[in-house]
Amino acid sequence: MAIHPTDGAGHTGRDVPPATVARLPGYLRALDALTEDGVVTTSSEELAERAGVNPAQLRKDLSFLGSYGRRGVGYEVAHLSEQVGVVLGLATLRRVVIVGIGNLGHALANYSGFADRGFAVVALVDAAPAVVGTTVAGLVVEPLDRLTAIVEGRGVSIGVIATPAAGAQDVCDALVEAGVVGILTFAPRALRVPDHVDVRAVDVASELQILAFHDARRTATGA
Amino acid sequence: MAIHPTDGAGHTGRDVPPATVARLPGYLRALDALTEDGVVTTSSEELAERAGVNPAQLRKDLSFLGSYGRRGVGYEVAHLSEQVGVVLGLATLRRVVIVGIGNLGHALANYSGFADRGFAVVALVDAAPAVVGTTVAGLVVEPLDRLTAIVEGRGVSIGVIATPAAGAQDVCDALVEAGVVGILTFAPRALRVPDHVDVRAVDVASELQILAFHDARRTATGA
DNA sequence: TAGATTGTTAATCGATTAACAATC
DNA sequence: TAGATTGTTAATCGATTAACAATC
Repeated sequence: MAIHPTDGAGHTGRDVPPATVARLPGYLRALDALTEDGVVTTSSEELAERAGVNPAQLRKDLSFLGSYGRRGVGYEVAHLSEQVGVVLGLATLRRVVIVGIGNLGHALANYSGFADRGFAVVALVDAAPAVVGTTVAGLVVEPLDRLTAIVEGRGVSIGVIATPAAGAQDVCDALVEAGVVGILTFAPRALRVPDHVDVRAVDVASELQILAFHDARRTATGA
Repeated sequence: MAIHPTDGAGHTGRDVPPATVARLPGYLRALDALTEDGVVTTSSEELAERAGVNPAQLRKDLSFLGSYGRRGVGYEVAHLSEQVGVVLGLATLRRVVIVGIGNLGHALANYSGFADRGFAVVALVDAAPAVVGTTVAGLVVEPLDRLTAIVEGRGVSIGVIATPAAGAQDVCDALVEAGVVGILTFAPRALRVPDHVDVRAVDVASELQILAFHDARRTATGA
């Protein structure tokens, strides 16, 4: 039996290349900025400029989603924005749990960027008894041993790991076991997950080291 | 006149592919973890497993840096770690300014991952009068109009932008103008910089949207 | 010498870019 | 019709992976 993806107006969803998917949020931001500026219709040149990419790449990326422009005219900002949102699945509310309520966990819990984009932080979890029971961003921090019950009971599909490296793999395993399908980790270490789970890793120290590399080259070559 | 890079034991530095550079910090972390576990010699298989990459890829990456293994034996952890550190230019202390001391800026200022890797946060800067003058992580927050003087006067080479999207490009321009060569931004928008400046962008909302995409596919295809 | 594992080559794969025919 | 701009094709480029000769 062949699988029939839920196929709307565009030929949405089927094999969009990873590199394209990674750029879609940037296009969405650029479209939002255009909307705020009152721009109704845009071109691949203008939109690409705003998103910081090549116009050819933008058109190619959008072509994977469907045909949402008009030749000789351009793209209608509101319509394209909606379509990109559909592809990213932003119509559905996704419930998020944040594990590790240190400095970073605090900042994340208070970050408005979640709610703005259809993500609801439904629980905060920490291992330290001193932190459990405190209120952060309007939520009471819960103990680590409740993690499984929280994920299963509240329909959490995405877990954010903001713990030290040492505990991260255990937290990850617990999240996966409980049924989370996406993980965003800030812990500085590689995480092992089954194929069906998606991991995105943000590592500030690594980013700085990459910058340091280029700085060092510059110095060494005397630029 | 041909340019001669400062060339040490290995043929370090010249044209290391960007994709390889981006993985080096992960190798360094994996090597540190091995050191902590008391492992003296490792193989491409073991190290790759720890770093979450393919062994062939690891060997290829390392081959761009030089020849730091022994056939039939493997890699000496301490030596390889040192060499990767050299390539990343971690021997040199790099001075960092953080602009935007909100929740995230706070967390970054208190993040120990900077100092651990040879980065010194030498100044915190914010636009809001209410924040200026307060002490965060042992540093007094300074006003935005001092940014240029700070960068020039204290030898800052890397700027971290943790402001809202609206102010980010202006801050970026000021940093570049003052002589910063690397920028790490957390602001959700594309930044325009001259070619000689390196930008790394971390965007939590984008990461979540990418996770949402995969979650949506999974749901749509009935997995 | 036999066994192990690197460093490198060659093959594959995916991503980017330029060019242009289709079409508004 | 003339001008503009998309969507797509084809060419280029870079990254990944497998395989293996070199060598410890």
